[in-house]
Amino acid sequence: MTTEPKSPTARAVPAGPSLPLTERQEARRRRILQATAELASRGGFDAVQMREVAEAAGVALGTLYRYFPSKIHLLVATMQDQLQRLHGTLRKRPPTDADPAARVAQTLMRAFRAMQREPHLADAMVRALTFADRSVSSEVDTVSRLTTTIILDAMGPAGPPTPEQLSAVRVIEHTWHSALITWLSGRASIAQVRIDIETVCRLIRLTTPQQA
Amino acid sequence: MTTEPKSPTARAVPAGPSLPLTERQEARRRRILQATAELASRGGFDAVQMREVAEAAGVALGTLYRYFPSKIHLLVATMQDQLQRLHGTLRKRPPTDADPAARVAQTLMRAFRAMQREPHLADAMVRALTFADRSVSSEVDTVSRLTTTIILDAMGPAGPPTPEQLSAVRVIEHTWHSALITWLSGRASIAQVRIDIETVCRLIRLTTPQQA
DNA sequence: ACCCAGTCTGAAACTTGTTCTAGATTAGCG
DNA sequence: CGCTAATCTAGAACAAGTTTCAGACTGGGT
Repeated sequence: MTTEPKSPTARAVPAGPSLPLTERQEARRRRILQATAELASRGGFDAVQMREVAEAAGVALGTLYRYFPSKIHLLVATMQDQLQRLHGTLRKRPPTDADPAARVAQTLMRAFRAMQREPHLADAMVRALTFADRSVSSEVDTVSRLTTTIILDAMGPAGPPTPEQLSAVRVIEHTWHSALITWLSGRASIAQVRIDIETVCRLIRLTTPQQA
Repeated sequence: MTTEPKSPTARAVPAGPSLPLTERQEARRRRILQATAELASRGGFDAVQMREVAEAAGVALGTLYRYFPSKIHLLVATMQDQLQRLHGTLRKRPPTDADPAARVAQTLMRAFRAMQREPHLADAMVRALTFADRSVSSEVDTVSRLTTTIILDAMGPAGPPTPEQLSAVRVIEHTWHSALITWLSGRASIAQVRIDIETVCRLIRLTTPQQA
């Protein structure tokens, strides 16, 4: 049920660059994402109400659902959007430390600071990401791949990462998401999140014994 | 808003052992948790519908809400219940390996196999756990402490764990939760979850250099 | 046995995510 | 330009979590 398109006749507007959206459609999509980010910044997950998003974006409710088939899809797409932005910023000023593990920790802490600037937005995006079920798995996967790319970029210019390194990166991602959640739900302090990130980043050192 | 009790006059039935529930109340609570587990086992998070839980438990909807102020509270309490059960089982047959890291990995894999037996139930509980907001933080914290205890138990009879070890345990918990989610949402295989668990458990070796 | 406060019940109401429908608008095409 | 299919809009309708309320019930103290 959840993995199939709901109707064989009505095709949804795809999120990827598959179908060439018209200019108006591209603009609509962008308005929707912007309205979502604004509402989320104000009041977090609960403040993103589909009717309000539609109204703020100047779009009918049905249209909103055509572009994003659920609130979760919408917020995951928002996260994708924001991550892309972050990735751009990071590219311009990459971390400086000599140690790959430290560079990754530095990068994640930079992302964490970005989240601290908009905690409500972070709340909405992260909650959606972890609450997503199979029907959103491809979109969540895209976000995950983006995150992986960011971490690998921070690790350094090394060629193809070893399977061991990929495992370490996955674990780092797990920790990153989960630590973020404990912070957002008020069960961990900012300091604790930093410690957790630094702790898990030690795993990288375990996988790069050929240190120069 | 979310952190305050809604009314100063009406006190809710507490989850902890604070107020001595009458026998009938204890029985009600148990019926509710059992009905929840059964519905969850059948169809996961979505199949746990408050009206159905109430009916299956032979309790009015309002009563259900008096015992558990939200669906999330209900499912987190269910997780607490199940974890307690697991803890009991683990106590009886502790892991055998000589290496603490391996013992922890073994323990988590045992818990993971339990989840594989009831994937829908696991889905409902884990989704609730990660979706929970501040209004549930104390209950989520209880679950977290229980999990920590289980991991520390597996690490061995060592006395007070060092702060470093506690960090490692927190990171292991993060990985455990997040890996579970990726498995439940179909984005990671069972094998991958095992690898992630084994990878993160190496952190324990980093914190116990005084190996005998 | 009687009474009070707190609890439970049944049912309706409200909120917000989601679906559906009928008609207006738009885009692409001959 | 005029046609056709796809898209968009406004609004109703539906589903499930949550709240509320009036009345019945229970337990403990007198």
